[in-house]
Amino acid sequence: MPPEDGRRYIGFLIADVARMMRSAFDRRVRRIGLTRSQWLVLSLLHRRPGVSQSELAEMLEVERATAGRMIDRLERKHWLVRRPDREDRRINRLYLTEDAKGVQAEMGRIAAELLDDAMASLAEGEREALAEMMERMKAQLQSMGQRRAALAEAGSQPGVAP
Amino acid sequence: MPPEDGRRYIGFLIADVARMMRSAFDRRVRRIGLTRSQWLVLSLLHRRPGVSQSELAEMLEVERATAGRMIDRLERKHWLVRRPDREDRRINRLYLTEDAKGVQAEMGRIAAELLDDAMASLAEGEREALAEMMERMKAQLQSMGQRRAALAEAGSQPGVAP
DNA sequence: ATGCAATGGTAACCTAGGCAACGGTTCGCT
DNA sequence: AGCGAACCGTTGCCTAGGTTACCATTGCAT
Repeated sequence: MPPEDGRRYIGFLIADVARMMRSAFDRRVRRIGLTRSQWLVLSLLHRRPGVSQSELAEMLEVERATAGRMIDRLERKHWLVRRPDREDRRINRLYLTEDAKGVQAEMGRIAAELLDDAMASLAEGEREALAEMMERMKAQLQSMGQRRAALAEAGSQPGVAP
Repeated sequence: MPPEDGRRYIGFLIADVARMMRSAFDRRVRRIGLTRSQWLVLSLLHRRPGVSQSELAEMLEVERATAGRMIDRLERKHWLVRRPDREDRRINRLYLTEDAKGVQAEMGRIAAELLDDAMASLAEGEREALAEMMERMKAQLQSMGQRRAALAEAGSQPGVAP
């Protein structure tokens, strides 16, 4: 195998594993009436209650308009509420309802079970090593993204004209 | 960190890394006029020329209808051709055009470069260990999927009714 | 204080994917 | 031979996300 293909091979593997975990999870949570974007929102809001719509959009990597519509749907289902910020009237802050907290707990159980199954063939030490390597890759990818953003910023700076 | 959260944490890590790689790749290939579903098709067809539309749909995990429309668009761009199978007139077999092969080669270069960057902080031995662990996880996930499919099959068998 | 750019959220339009139904073709069974 | 099941690809309908333009609100600079 030529070295270039070796690197691409790892790329495919990571993508495949992530995709398979995601679709297995999708299938399992569908039984409790959740779609992918919905459980993403619920999971995020559980970790960060009170985020604004824009913050949520950014963290989920979707457009603000898209996030707004996702929130509409979840609010209609009474799984979250919009509450106006006290100091800035432009901002809606988002909170899970009690209903959603139950659903969220069930999701957590399903996720843990799925990961246990998926990592059944990894020893404890291997899991730690895997997590540690993935952390390094994530940090690296983050720094790449930031560098790119910084360059874009700088690139638009010198030109003074609109 | 409670053990259940530890497992979920790895899940998030894998998902994050895969997502970040995917979006970084999206951003880079967009310059050569490719969207995600398009480069997925091109990449697949490069490895497996002559697949049928249904096979492609299954490998990409989309519906046959969706695959058909993706193929329509790529055919209009002259990046692939449908050719009827000689023995089975239901089947269209798919082949990349010369145009597409150039694009595919450029894609490969971009992918290898991106992975090099993303794995910059991993030693050679670590990369191999990572690949090997991901292979085991993928195999495990595959067997889980198959078992599920087999059970569904068996479950629908006993019933004789329509 | 007062323009004025930046920010938060929304509405309108377009594209893309899932789902269900359909016509055409092949295969298996009798 | 022929009849029904299974399979391949397409079409129409619905939902969801991206893009753009817009309004309201805020913060800043003068």
